[in-house]
Amino acid sequence: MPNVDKYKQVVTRFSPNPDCVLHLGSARAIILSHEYARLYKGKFILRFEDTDPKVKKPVLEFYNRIREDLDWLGCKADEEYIQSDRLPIYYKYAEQLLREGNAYVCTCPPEHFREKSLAKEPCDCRKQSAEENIKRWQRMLDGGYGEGEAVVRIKTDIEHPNPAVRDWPALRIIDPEKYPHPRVGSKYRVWPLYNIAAGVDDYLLGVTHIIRGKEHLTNQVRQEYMYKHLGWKYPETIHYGRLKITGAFLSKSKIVQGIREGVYTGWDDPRLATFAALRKRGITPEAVKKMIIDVGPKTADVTLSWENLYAYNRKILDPESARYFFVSEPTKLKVKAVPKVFTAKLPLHPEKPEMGFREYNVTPEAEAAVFWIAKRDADAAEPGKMLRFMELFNVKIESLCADFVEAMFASEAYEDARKAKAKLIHWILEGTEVPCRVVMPDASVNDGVAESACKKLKPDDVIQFERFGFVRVDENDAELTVYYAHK
RNA sequence: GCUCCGGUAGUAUAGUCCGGUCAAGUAUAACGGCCUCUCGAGCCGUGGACCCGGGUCCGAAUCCCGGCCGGAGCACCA
Repeated sequence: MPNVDKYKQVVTRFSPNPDCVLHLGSARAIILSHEYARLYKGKFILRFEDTDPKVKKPVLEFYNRIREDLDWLGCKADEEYIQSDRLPIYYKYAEQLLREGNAYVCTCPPEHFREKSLAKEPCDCRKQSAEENIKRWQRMLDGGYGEGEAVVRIKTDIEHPNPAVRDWPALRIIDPEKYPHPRVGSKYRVWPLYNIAAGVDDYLLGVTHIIRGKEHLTNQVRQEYMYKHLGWKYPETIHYGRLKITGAFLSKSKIVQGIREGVYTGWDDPRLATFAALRKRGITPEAVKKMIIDVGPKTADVTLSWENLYAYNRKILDPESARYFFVSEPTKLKVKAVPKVFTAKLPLHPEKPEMGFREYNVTPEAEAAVFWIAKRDADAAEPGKMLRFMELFNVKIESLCADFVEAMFASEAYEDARKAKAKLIHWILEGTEVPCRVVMPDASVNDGVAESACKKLKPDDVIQFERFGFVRVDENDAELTVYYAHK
């Protein structure tokens, strides 16, 4: 990070608008800000930018959801500020700028100012005296102007090559009765805009390094004029490019719209790339973090693929996750002539016997022992072929019926199966199964049965269903509900 | 249209500031093999990239110019 030595303590911040939950698109700002703060033993600030009760109206529930998302990511803030608590502070600096002739209250209709500005000409309000500006400012505060009738502008360079920089607006009027703020109600009618609020706060809170999207590049240019007026030094900035993930959109408005229309089940719908959804699916915060750190802060846009995230996650999950059997689309397989009682001792993890085992007894039945196997395995079965029931025994397929497969006990030894190149399949003894529904990433549901050892699983456990994939336990009562993460 | 960014294998990233050691490293995905009582993991191997065109130079992914492509901003949004 640039110029770290220039500061006695590195201070970074993440400043979301609480108008939606957080998603992968914000991950760069959060994780890089947090990690750099930690790396340099600095401070990481969370600042809610909720100064638009009209167009980007904040919603109360999101303040907390954002805090939760940050905690989940392991990026807990050292300090927290909420801009809607700080209006008097912005007023104070607005007044100073007005008094010192570095800002003015503009009462031109927006279109009129636009025309003038595009022609590199100042509007009439620009040249009025500081006294007049203060008078107008009072009038803004007192309700003498209606919405859209007056705005405080910061003087920049009216001939700046980028028209967006010319005398930008800093505070505007929002009708407090029509658009009350969810936190402070109708207390204020003059609200600061992004550049004055963020600019003043970054200075006051001692932010040394701003890490934000490159869409803020011109905001830096704008704010630098204000900093100059105030005699402040602008912090170091890092502007990173947009992060996209193939197959998912990272647009707040689309997420909000989809939820309102009922397309999605909630903020944690598995189709979304919100942190809530990732959490529900068993994607670990460590995986997200590692990925974002590897991507780094470059200005070029990046398009990640889900596979990348899965690879990071698998690396974390694989050594830790217990293994269980899940039979998707269960089909019956009957095994005749089981000669004796067999006990299958299945390790919870193939490389870690210390994690323990689960055991099942299979006893000879008069007619046949009945198992559940996955439809996929049943479909692949051919009469005469051998199948290996993992850690149990080998069977020989005899016939395929409409709703079950008939087989004959063949042998016990694993080596037999190897020699015959038999397929290894997982199985569940009929009568011991627990119903299980797997919610897939596309929100479809895969119904099946899980082995009885799954009864003791608790919500948030992340396990691997062998030959199926990693899943996170969501609910476990009469029925087991899990969310699919990835293979 | 105007003002800024950026462009290395399928994806992401290292190298670019301070030209040579880069006939370009790494991860992941793909493919082949080994191992394994999971279609997971692990191990070994293979293929795969400097946007294009000029210029400077003994030498350019790296510097300069032009083009093409992509992105962002141009709000009384953040």
